[in-house]
Amino acid sequence: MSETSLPEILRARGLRLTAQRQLVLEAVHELGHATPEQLHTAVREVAAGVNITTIYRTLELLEDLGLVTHTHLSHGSPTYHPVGEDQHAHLVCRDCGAVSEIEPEVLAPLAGELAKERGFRLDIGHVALFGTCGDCGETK
Amino acid sequence: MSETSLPEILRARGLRLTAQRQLVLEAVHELGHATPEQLHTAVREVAAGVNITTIYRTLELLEDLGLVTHTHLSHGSPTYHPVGEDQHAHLVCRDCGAVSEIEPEVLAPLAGELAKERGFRLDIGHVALFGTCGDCGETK
DNA sequence: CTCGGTGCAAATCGTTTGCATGTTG
DNA sequence: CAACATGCAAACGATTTGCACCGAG
Repeated sequence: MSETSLPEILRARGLRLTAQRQLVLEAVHELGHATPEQLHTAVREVAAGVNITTIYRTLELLEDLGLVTHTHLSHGSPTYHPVGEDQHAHLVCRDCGAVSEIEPEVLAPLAGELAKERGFRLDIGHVALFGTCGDCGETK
Repeated sequence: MSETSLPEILRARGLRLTAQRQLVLEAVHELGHATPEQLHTAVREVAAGVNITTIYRTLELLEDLGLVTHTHLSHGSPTYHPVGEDQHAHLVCRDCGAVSEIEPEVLAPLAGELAKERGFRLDIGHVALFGTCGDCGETK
């Protein structure tokens, strides 16, 4: 369902289908949001010899092909997730680090206003909002 | 006006006032949003010997004191800016990299909804929204 | 058979840490 | 004078690059 046929997309560009590319794409689908390192670990469980370098290069390729995207959730490494499926934005708690998702509808009015007033097309899938989550907020 | 008296805040905590701390704080005010590296360059123009390590340590301190904050605008290094003054969020164009500011009012309704539905207190000053700016959007 | 893809090692970039010396209060 | 701050060098984690070998088409 979510498979937009990697082999075909690759062939269309004269690129080659390799086990690594399939495995990385699968891992991105399985893990939801994952850092390159996490993807590396996941892929290794199936194919032990895969190098982290290949993960990076493949992610760049897949992003270029429009199959995955990445978001920066606060600090550290970016996280990758599949394109197309459930568009969603992220809510990141600065205290406990928890990440939750919010539905795109919540951002729709904001996106509309930015488009109208600024001509800015908001990329909802990449939105990360920082703040304090309910749990951490109560304590204080 | 924006000077909330660094010397006093430091003294209140038993910390010391040094030339470096004053210079870094001034640089943050001057540059608006700036990366540690940019701040280092700016400070160096006045005091050549200041080490990048000191920039990092000082930024951490100033942030702890509530005088500055940082935001992650897409990739790479965080950018620091003064606290207190104009609270603002950022709009980052993924194509040309341009960063513009938006007034907090635009985010107020969203912040309100998140607070009500999730108990999530949005930190407006840290918001970075990614998308395509007007100029880049036209072309496509 | 050819060219793109991969693995490996080394280079790079941003940031952090340990330690000896310098400076503020 | 004592505690704190700084500079310097080395350690680090994440990502990138160069190059020789391997495998898909």
